[in-house]
Amino acid sequence: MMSTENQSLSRSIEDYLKIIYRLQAESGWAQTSAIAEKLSIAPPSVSGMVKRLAESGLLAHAPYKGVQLTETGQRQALRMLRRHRIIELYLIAQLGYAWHNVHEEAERLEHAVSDDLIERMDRALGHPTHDPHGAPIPTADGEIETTHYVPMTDIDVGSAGWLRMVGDKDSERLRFIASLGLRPGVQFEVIARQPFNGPLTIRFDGDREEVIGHELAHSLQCEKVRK
Amino acid sequence: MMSTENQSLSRSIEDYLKIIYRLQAESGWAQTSAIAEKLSIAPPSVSGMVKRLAESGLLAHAPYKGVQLTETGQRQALRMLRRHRIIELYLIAQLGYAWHNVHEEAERLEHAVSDDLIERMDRALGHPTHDPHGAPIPTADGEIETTHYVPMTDIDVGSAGWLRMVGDKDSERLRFIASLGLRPGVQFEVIARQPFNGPLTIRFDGDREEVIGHELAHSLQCEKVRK
DNA sequence: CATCTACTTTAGGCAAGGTTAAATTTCAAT
DNA sequence: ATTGAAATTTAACCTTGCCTAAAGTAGATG
Repeated sequence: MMSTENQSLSRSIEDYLKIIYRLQAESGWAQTSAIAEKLSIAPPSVSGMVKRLAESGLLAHAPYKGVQLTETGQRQALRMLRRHRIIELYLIAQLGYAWHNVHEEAERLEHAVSDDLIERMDRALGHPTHDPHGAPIPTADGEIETTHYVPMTDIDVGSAGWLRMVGDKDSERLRFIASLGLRPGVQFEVIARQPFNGPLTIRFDGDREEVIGHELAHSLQCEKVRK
Repeated sequence: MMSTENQSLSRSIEDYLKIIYRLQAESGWAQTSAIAEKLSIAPPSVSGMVKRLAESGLLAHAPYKGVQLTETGQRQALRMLRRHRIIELYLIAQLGYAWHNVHEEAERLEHAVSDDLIERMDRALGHPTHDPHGAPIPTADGEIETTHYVPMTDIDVGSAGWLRMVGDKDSERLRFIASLGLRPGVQFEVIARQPFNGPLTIRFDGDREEVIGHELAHSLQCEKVRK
């Protein structure tokens, strides 16, 4: 619990905090094996790092159960999320990157840029609230929008919704989503759905109709349109 | 000499190569102690790294004498120089940075950006040939302009010159140079010089006159105007 | 309640890139 | 030719962050 506090964190630690934040958001706890898998490293490596991070006050460790970020840890995780999302947006808006290949670049840059540079990008972009994949951008002092969306598969046939958010990790998936003409903000109506986790048919952009497989549709986070 | 070749280099190695390039440009050799001083580390650390770098074919080591970059090593060093200079220019031109505080930011970013991002910045800047401090930018395939300039103190009273290049490391010095209205490209005439390494007086921008201390003037790299 | 399995942790190592202290080499100066 | 100072290298060690193999724990199941 001693914490050297304002010490700048290693690249590795920054990655742990980001992943733990995401896992914790999903299930309340981040388990050793889940962290290991996301970071593509062996579980004992995680045990070792978790020990150090707990000692420096960035997270709380419940042995054999998992970890949770402390206040400090969460602040750092949100700082990384902000960096990542602003960088992705900047690459697309200012440097002509395509939607599907900003993630990797941002993954490296987020560890190298200064806070000052992030704020300059933020200014150049007009203080955006969401990144190109629809994810909310935390503010500089760690506030983040907590709206939670539903998968497209949860929207009834005949009902309408907005596509709000798509994952940013899978480049091929993004390329395909873009090729369908889908992007965050699009309003659509579910026209049909086949049984047994079959594909959905949606209509959007006025007259356009597309068929979307169940797995893909399940990964598209939407907001229902209230009638 | 085995060289894993196209393996991407560590941040640390990239820094060594950059420094060695610069030292070698000055005196033909880079000595252990000079490298150590520039990197702010202890000389034995340099001995250790030099050994590894020589083994991987990035430099040739003449024991007790110094090192020189191999072809491969030089190519990598120039790649870093290109990155550094394009980033500095980009930060100033596109993100409103001031002349004197881009160096530090570029120093971190140069290790994190992809080649693709560098080429996009280059395009956005219109394929510049010199960075904001007047230093030439190596091309993507490792060509670099080799003009060599003279210190301002070498220009005779009554003669004219262009200011071509100022160092990028010393932030305070840059701030002062900028406050005098000097910048690369400015043409000036030496009006007077005091003896015993005294200050110079120059006229530039039509009617402006400034007095410049010897040490500062010596650090300003210029090109003589032929009459 | 015993046991089996899946997960986690501990133990012991390794490579990179630093450190200090001690040994070695070079080179200039007597 | 010798010597002494300065630079370089070697030796021994540290931290970070990863690894594998072995040991420990928790929780479902018979």
